[in-house]
Amino acid sequence: MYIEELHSAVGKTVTLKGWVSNKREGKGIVFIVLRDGSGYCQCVVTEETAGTAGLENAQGLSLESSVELTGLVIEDEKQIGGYELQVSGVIPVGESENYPVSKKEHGVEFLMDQRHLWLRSTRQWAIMRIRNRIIYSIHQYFQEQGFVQMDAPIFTGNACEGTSTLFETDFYGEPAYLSQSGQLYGEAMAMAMGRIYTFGPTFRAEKSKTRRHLSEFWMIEPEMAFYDIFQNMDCIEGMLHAIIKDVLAHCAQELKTIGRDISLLESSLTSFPRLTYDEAVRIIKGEQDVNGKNGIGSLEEELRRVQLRLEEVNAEIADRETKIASGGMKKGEINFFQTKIDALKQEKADLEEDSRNIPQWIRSAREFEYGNDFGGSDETVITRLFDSPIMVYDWPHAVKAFYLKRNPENPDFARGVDVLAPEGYGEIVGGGERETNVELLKAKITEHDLPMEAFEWYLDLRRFGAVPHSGFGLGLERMVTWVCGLKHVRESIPFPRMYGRLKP
RNA sequence: UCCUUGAUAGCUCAGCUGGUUAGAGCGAGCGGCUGUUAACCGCUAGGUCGUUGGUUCGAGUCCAACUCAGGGAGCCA
Repeated sequence: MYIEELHSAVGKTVTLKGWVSNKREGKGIVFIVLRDGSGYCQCVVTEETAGTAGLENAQGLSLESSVELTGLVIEDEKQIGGYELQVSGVIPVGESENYPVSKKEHGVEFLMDQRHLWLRSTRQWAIMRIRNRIIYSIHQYFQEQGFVQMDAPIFTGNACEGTSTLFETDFYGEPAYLSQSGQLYGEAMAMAMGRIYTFGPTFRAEKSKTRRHLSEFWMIEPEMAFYDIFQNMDCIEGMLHAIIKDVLAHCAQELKTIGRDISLLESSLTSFPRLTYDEAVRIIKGEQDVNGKNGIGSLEEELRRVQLRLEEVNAEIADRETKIASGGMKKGEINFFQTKIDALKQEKADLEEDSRNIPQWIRSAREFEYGNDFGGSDETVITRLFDSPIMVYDWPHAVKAFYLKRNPENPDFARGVDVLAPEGYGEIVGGGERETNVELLKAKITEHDLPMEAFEWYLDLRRFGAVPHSGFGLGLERMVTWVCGLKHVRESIPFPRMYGRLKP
């Protein structure tokens, strides 16, 4: 029996198999919070119901040891999950001595070193379940519409965009690169199957140390024959709506566990504002307001809010420290105060980080030069003004990839589209309509200084029955990060690979 | 690559302008108490202050270099 099935077993005696996620002990009574992967359940062991041997076995259980518990299921609204097990039998399975991940706060580095164990904690459990739901939802969305899933190669001989740094490997004595995108192969397959999507790992050797970069991440790259950029945007919006709806419908408990404010997801179920690059630039530079809000103005407001809060936090820390130092407190009270102080110090560190970064962002938004690509701070400025993702399209063709189609009415612009998530999360999707003209493509390949012979097969797609087609790439981890409201992508994937992090 | 912040007990942190034997909470071990929700109370153990060099009568504290880590820029999903 799994914990998530307990609703059908009230009043019955069942056996749960899992791990001790928490334990509290009293005289003649032991409370075990058992987790089995499907959920959490408090199990109560007393001498009366479990006998002397059962109670002793329960007392001997340590944090994260494994156990089989048999008992009567009762309903109890106060408990996590809503049920409780009154245990009659305790069979210890595997010991666990000095489990390193405690219930107290830990630092990032320590938790990352313990990632194999950290995954067992409640918050990580919830995030991984939401990630799973998002993956399922993506497959369902495309499969139901008749898209064919395809696998693009991981070893590639050519750089797709040529700009990002690649991981080089030795392929039987020849240099090969780990794929940074399956798109070009996706285009070939779309000419065979009509509409396809890839779902696989991609690799970028960027030495980025920011909250939104990984060296290895999973990307979903649909490619559709006979779709223009506007149909492409419809497809992106449909997919994102499907994901959000599914997560809201199936992951209520998980969202609650991680404390996600779902109103920000619900507001994303409307159609996304579609802005041209020109409009977006005006908003970033503060020349155009959105619903009465100014991009730079709201950031300045945020900075003031941060500084105000910083003063409050400093005052509260000082106040609590003075109270502890003045004596006369019970140990429990000091403990409580100390915990509060620890939390406040963490908040203080974050606020100080913000107060260093925000002025930089304001300056960079003010000094934004028309014609450039958006940076992380520009995305922050603009997305804070909307309560749903936004789509920015028609980019200056000079700053975008070689394969993007030019706007037929204004060749200075390329038919690319970026989807920026709200709350400062930034780019989660990049895509566009593809160039179909062989000569324009060749010119771009030369201009980007890419090896022409490596792209001959790709040019064949234009020589033999070229059709208008479009596609996009969704970064799975960035999607998970936004949906869960995480501070960093590293929590969105089981074992993150990033600059400086290869283990465990 | 650049800017910025940091490294003190198993974990999270304090240690002011250099000064005798480096502190707290959690965790661990032992004892007590309790249908408990990060329970509580008492006791015990636990440290080459990231590394190397320098300044000084004296360095956890000041200086330099290096290593590692957090955040940001660039680049990107």
